Amino acid sequence: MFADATHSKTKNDECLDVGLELCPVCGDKVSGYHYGLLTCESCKGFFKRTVQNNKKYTCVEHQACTVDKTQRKRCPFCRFQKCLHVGMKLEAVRADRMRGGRNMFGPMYKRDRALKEQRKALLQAARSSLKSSLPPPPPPPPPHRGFSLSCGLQADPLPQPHPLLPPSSSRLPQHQSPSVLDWSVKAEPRSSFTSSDPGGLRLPPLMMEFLRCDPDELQLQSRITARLQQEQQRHASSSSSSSSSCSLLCIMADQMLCSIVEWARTSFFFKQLQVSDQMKLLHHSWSQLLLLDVVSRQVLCGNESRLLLITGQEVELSDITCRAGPTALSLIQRGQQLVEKLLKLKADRQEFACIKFLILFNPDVEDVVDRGFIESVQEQVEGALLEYTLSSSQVLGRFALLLQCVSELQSLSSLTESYLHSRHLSARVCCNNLLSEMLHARQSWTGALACA
DNA sequence: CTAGCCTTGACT
DNA sequence: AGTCAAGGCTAG
Repeated sequence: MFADATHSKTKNDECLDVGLELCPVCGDKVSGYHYGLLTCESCKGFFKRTVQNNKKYTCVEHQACTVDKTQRKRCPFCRFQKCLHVGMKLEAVRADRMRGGRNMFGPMYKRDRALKEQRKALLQAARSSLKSSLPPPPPPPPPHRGFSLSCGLQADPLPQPHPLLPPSSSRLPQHQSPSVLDWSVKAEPRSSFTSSDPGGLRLPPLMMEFLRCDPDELQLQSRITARLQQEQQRHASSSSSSSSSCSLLCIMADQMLCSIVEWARTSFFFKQLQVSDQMKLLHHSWSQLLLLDVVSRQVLCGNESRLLLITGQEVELSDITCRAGPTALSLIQRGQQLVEKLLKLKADRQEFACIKFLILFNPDVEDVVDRGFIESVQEQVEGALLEYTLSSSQVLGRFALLLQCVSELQSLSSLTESYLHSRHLSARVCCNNLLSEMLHARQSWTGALACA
């Protein structure tokens, strides 16, 4: 089966192996195996200099600086830490500085290549099983022409923050370890394979990176709660009637969207994209990410009969369904089915963190400049998710089932988006915010151009 | 210091 | 002879 793959390696294959891979330290293009694994040329050189010259660095922050292509020069301490963390080998740097030849890692590189080939085949298998199990492909989202995501996607630092983005949000401490990112709404987390887990389940480095990008749930909760209270007060003082629960929900969704944009904007890999590509990706995925946020909260901390909101409040599902129209009702039911499916799979926070990136880095989005990069990020994410699901459950089927859930989420979000759009047009609720901007996308092309 | 390009040499 | 991961060199 794989017999000829090892010998007759075409140039094309090599591009797939090396050219498209991304450095696990900084995300730059990989140039080959260096000191134990595939890395870019610059991290290879950095690692060599550091070890050869026995350099000692110190971090002026909290030893958790972001290390990516644009910021790798900023903190050599954290860069070196990351080199070690992802598995670069000190022993591969030669004490005698002998040039050329081979070292003891040769066989390891060979095994790694074989493993990657195998993984690629597994991915293909999972993809094709997904295709055959889901006959109708998810309908494409309504045609967008652009929107003024400029509120969140301008270059760092934000010159003019979105009026709804609290000023502190861009200055959250970057050094939060996954352990502080607990979903502390409910007492018992379903599962957590943190790196400190003595059980020994290894978390792929990329997954650690994704978890680090996850926003702090508690901070978000208090921020959005405050915003909602503010709105309620505003209504109480300006008119006799209190604000409707619908408009509060819209504000909540709008705030969640802002946090999604903020999450993306500060995330590993995404930062490397041009603003125009960032906008296209977010434009294509916002409703999926929003839905995933609701669904994952429900799966991780929720209660069967109640919908858990970002504010920590719980709403009886029956209260919602009895007021919903037929379309909304079927959407809610499909959402519930998806939650149940994910509960059965015992999807965890690590997997949701991966899935968010999987959704965001969609290489099928039209007219992106950096499609190659987006493709390779998606491949890396799929690889990390596959590795994780294999190590935690030993069943390949679980990975395919997770992908199936993602696919269901995509089609459900597309339907929800259309539904909200029609509601939005007819009722003209919730104006002047990011949510309505997204829904009105086709009309606000001019705003999008402002950030070019 | 950084990072892209160059040279080397054991292994196939 | 070709491959490719070591170390080396050097502009910026």
